[in-house]
Amino acid sequence: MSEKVTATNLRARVRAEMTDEIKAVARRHLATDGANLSLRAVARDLGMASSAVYRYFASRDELLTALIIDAYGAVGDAAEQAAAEKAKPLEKWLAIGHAARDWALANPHEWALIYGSPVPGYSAPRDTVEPATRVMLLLGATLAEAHRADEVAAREPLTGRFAEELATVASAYLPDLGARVIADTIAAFFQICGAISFELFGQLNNTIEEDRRGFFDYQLRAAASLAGLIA
Amino acid sequence: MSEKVTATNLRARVRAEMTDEIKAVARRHLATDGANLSLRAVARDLGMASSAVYRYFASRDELLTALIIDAYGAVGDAAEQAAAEKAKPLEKWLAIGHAARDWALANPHEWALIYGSPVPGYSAPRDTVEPATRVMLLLGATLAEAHRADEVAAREPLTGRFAEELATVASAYLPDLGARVIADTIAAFFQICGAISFELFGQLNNTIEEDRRGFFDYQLRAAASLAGLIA
DNA sequence: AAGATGCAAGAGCAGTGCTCTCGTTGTGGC
DNA sequence: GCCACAACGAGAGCACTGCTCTTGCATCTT
Repeated sequence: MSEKVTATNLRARVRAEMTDEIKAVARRHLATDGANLSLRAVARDLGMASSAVYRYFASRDELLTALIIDAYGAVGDAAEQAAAEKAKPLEKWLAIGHAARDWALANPHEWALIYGSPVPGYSAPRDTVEPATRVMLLLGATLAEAHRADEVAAREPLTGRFAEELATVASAYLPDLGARVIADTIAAFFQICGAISFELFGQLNNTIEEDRRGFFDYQLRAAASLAGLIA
Repeated sequence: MSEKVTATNLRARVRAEMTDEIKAVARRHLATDGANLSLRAVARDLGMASSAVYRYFASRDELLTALIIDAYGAVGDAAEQAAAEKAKPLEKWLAIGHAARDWALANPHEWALIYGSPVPGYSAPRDTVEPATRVMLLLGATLAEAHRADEVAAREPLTGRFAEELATVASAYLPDLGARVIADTIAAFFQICGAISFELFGQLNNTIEEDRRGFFDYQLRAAASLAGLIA
């Protein structure tokens, strides 16, 4: 209670700093060792005993979870800022995609952490599901914006059981728009992230070496036209 | 030399059997522990010393590589057989996609092993690049087949530096067809595998629960129409 | 001032990948 | 048939891991 009013609140501050420092070093290790970074190694880098780290993170998985959440936030921020700089829906769409790809190329291991195969022990705590959807929500928002501005090509309605499931989701989030927006958003998100991951994981080696950005742009526009965004 | 003619050749045979048995147990462990399976644990399951396993696989990574190659072979076989049962290009296309998804759902950890983020130590030895491309080649073959049968919608030609890079690849593999087939094949492969991975890794939770197959089919047809395959 | 609480360090446990050595056993050449 | 050789299995051992527990110290609360 009264802690909050305490002038210094030193303990809480140094704790926050320490936490950040651990995460920073862990992120550095992530870049070299990938997801199997060693908690003891980051403790060594920090000049502290490995047991001391457990005062800040209950387990190695919890440390990774913190890094995952931060990573989701970073891509989300990058994409959000890129979208904010554009006016037209298609421009936003392209900006979001390229921002995500640029971030992934700059932070490949962090991308692998969040969009690669889940860690074997696995958990995906509740804290991660909300930040995980930010990029997809951005895509959905621009698509919805285009719909409201009548900048979307006419399409035949969805059919099938999955369309009904999506309709219930749509009625909760976008009551004025239909299941199609949801379907196209998800599909486009899958396609875009898939394209980034495969490029990052080397599936493009010996095929496209120079203009990978151009090829990604091609796929991005394909996803856009698939979603009905007029070029 | 004369080994081959030897009647028994016992040693070579038990070696092959032992190798298969190790892989089988390792595959079982893969299903529970994921990519960080313990070599010692599989050795225990086999009732042998962990050091003995090193007579068959030089390292844990080499064991994983063997499993990866087998997994690529298994998806490739499934997709190939599914395609062979169909006549029309679009039917083959859909069959390949669903076969890959079905296999992934049946063997999630193996799918994660081959199409998830690469293991941190990473290597991707040369042995893996050829089997890795089988499914993509199947898609490309059906698309090429459709092109030759004039069952493909007209498209405006590709532009950009990446198109030139793809053109040189095309001239080596498909001299009668252009860069577009390659581009669409790769893009579709990325999209399909991305859709499978994201569904597998739980990104569809709380959105589509029942008719995921239907949603995948939707995406599969979207990829087909993107590639110009007439419905 | 005294007690409660947060924190760092060290020892220790069980487990890991991998190496080395040492007997044993199947194999091909003589 | 014998013998040298290579393949093989087992065990000990090294350096490392995640994690727990105990002990002493600094800090904050009352």
